[in-house]
Amino acid sequence: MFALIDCNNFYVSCERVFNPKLNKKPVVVLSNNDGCAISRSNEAKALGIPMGAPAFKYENIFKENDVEVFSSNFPLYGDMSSRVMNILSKFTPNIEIYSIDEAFLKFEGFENYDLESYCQEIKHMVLKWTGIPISVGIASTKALAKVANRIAKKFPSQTKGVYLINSEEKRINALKWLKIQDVWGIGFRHAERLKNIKVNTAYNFISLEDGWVRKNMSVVGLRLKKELEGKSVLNLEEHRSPKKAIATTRSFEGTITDYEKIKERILTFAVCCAEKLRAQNTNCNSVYVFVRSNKFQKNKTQYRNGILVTIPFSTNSNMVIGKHAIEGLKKIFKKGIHYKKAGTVVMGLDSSNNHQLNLFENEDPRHKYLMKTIDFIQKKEGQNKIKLASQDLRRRWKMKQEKLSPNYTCRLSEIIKVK
DNA sequence: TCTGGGGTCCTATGCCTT
DNA sequence: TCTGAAGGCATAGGACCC
Repeated sequence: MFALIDCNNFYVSCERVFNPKLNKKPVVVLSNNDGCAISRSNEAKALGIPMGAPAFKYENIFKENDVEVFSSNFPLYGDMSSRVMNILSKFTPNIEIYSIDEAFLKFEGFENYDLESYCQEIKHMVLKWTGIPISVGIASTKALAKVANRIAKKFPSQTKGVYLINSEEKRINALKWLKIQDVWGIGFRHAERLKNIKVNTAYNFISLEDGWVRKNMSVVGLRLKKELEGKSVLNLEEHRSPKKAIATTRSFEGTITDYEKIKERILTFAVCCAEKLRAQNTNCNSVYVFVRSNKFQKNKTQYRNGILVTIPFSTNSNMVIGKHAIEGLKKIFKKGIHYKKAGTVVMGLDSSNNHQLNLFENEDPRHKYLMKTIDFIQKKEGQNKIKLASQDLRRRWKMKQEKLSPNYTCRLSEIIKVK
């Protein structure tokens, strides 16, 4: 059996742990740049604030209803997440950390356990030790555990936050209840197509023919169908495979038309990717650069483009990755466009101790020592103390984070005070 | 004026080699 | 040397997740 543990309104719950006066009030956490709502308390959901609501459009609703609004504080959420995961791992040896607020547990050899009450125990323990409320769905496959979790969350008074699908009747009823757009693995596009052919629930979906699903939704769709039918095909992925790409992308505060300004941003993104590479001891052998205009400004010329630049050797040097990124930018930059977003993605990752050497062209060995020194100084003196000459040396563009809460658990100077 | 960021997997396509 | 078939590989794009 699989259990899916999901933290309720996770980011909001993290804020509430350290600020109990937020309980019972509408609370919203915004994305980077204070752009849109990415976590909402139940009270905020009840006000009709949808997921991804642009903050500027909902400003009035926030004000009129006394909504408590926060900028996202990822160091805090990451730390709270690892505390929760830590507790979960005490209840079964088989755990897959699926995302910052979700984990799959597998119960093998638990035949004599009453899983429902066992999971109630998990729930109480997590709440007691971290202050984070969770919901638990239990079923024979991962996709069905997701369905069960949704029921647990939707009907807290009946389920007490834990729901178990352990009979055909329960499975069928659950699938008949679940709207097609709410099925795990069915996104906006597929949901629209399916609704067009009168497939409105998960139950309608499993009534389709395998061949149709395979043809129109690829093996991914077919796997999902099997899972919902109760045949387990998705296994627990306990050991996360190493990352295949690392990205640094940002939307700008306004729009940028000037090449030099975009170049400076791209260079900074590239350096940021290089730092992330070094932090996890890997190299890359290519860098993808992309730029795009504001997709919401329909009256302006729309343009989006990206290019993959291959680096002839494996590297994690600021200068090398930066140089290749700029080469790519030169090829895709178009004059007269109001750019809104850009980014770099490093790809072709391998361990920096064990990388392929190139017969003709290799990295200047001095870079390795230089990068080590830079990282050392950054760590000691703080980020952004050392920059490449072509990065903007005076001004520092910064993310908009006007409503940031303290890093209660991960910065000593911001630790919570008890009076 | 103001609409996030960071990932994964799958498939189609086109080129190259055998 | 040419030709067609088949497989490998890189790339781009679409779809999904949180």
